[in-house]
Amino acid sequence: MAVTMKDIARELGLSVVTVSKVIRNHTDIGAETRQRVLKRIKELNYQPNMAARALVTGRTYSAGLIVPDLVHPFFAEVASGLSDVLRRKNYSLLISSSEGDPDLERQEIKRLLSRRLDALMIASTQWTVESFRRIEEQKVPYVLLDRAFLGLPANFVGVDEIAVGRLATEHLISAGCQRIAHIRGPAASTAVGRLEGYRQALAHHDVSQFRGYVLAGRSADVDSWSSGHEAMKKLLALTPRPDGVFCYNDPIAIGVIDAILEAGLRVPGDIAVIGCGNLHFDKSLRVPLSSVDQQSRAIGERAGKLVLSLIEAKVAPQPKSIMLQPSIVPRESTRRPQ
Amino acid sequence: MAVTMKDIARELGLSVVTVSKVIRNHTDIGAETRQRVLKRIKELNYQPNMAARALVTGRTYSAGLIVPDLVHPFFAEVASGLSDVLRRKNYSLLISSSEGDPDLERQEIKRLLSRRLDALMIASTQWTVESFRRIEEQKVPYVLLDRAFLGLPANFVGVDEIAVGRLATEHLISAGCQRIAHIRGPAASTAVGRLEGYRQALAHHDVSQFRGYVLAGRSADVDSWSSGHEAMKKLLALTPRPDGVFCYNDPIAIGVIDAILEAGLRVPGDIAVIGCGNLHFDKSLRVPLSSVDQQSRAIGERAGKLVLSLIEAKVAPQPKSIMLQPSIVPRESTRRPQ
DNA sequence: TTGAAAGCGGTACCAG
DNA sequence: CTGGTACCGCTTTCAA
Repeated sequence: MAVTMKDIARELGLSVVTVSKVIRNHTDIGAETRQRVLKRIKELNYQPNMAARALVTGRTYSAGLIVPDLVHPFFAEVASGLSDVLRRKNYSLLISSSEGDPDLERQEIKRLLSRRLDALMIASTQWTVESFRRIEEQKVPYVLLDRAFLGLPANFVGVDEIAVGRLATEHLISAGCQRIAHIRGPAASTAVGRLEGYRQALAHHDVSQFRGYVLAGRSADVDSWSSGHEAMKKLLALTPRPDGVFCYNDPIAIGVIDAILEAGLRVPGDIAVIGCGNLHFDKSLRVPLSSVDQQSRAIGERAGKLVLSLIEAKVAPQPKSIMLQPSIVPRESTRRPQ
Repeated sequence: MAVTMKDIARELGLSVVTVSKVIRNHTDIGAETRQRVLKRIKELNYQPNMAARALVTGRTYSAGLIVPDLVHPFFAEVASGLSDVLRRKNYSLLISSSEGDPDLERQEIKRLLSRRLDALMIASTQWTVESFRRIEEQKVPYVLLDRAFLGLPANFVGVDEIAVGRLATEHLISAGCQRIAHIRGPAASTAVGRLEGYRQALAHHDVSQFRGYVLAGRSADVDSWSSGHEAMKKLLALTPRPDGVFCYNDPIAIGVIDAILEAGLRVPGDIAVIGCGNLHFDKSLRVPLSSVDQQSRAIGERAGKLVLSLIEAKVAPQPKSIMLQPSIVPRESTRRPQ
């Protein structure tokens, strides 16, 4: 159907090999022949068949990305940064969503592996490392994004989650909060790290910890708003009531703020709130939301560069862990009189 | 490197053909042989090489999506709906971003074509239809998303843009607005349609049109906020001042609202604002934002189904245009005393 | 029910 | 400089 090298070779009275060499810029081709071939290629708008090339070279020039949720701005930005870096090196990106479902994720890994991608990047929702072993068996380089696994020496790019928790909590402390609650995320390394940072900060600054002050958001990637909303209603029923809340992410924080306002209390007057993610619209919310910036785009970019280097490397290098440093973006929701 | 059919065949003393047939569930295989093969496949965790299969069948079981901006929630949701539909049929999705740049978009189309994808979906930022001619030459089915081209009889899935403009404007009219401005988007069919709907509604309801009341947002996909913010400052300088603004999208509307509030005016008290896109956080904004819902996810799903049917069809069917109907989601930003 | 041969569209290697 | 030959991993066709 489409034009092939064979067509061009025949028309020009050359061999396929010669055409192939012109395409790949081999030096051992006569100047005139090269021009003739190039000319015909333009005219016919010939495009080499990547599937065929991949079959013999073993390289597909494409990479895979699996995320729990494409609509989540964090992952969208990671994907965007990644796509940007890969495009420049002529790589294509296959993206698939696991919908936060470990089984689906395993399926997607299988699917992508059977496409013989040059590399895989996964923001995993798994509990076990079994899937990753399988990837290793196939000798496909892979990079874990955002969520790390203890005891799995794999390439990783993400933000320093303990620092996230610490920064957020210290920010609340320095805003004068004394009773700081935390609505944590699901049992992934991100949530664990942020919780740990929260605890460290409280301990380090001698801030009391109250019973019931750490709640689990029902779900983190989907429907976070109602998760935060519900959790905050529980927190409001506690005695003493918190005067600061550190939320696992911004959508949760929005739900939290809405719950506080519905209860007739003020943000930050009665309760200060900080989220995580620094979403674009944070500054335009009912109460502009203080947040921890996770460098989403940078994560994608670094992951892209790492993956490219892994593909180039002939032998698998020592797994590398890239931790980006988060930063606080203070806004109205934590602006309290000192 | 990876396990191949040949390996399995050799180990089992069978031919590659037999193994291949088992994998594709051919009926003409002995029950016992089938079991043996299946067993070994599981044990070795064999995955067929899709590139090789594609080379002979001509079908890659993958589709491409090109959008101007992955981070834009509209496109993220389209991608998500699409990905969902395609996954169920064992298709993979290659996503690439054109960054709103027509040249980059053309490049991406070339790149994806050379991967021999089974279908392409494009939310285009082009001015000309040249690229699409090229796709047609290669006989790859394609679907235009969101943005249509006059005089290009291509498959299309999007929302009825004239209805979007009409609904939004009529909503402002019924909220009591008399001087309605419009901040339009870039020169794509979406913006043209919404503007047309806006004009139709004003004319139909005998609402006056003022000079300078239609402004172009500087850019629509990137940095919309500041675009809306700037445009609104210009509108505020006009006499008479608008009492209602219909914005091309929600981020613009957020910038608009911020500009109004900064000027010491109230929303909706002095000026009502409606956006377009119905983003998740609209209800949690400083002023909860009324918006037109574009059915982003449904667009992705319908496009996915359409594309699957195009792939199945042996002969290219008559191009089909699927127009989804938008709906108003009223919130605080247009709640005015009648 | 099974398999030998041919070929999909390229690339690698080596001879001329 | 140019090209014949083999082969990448799989499917298709057809004969045994």
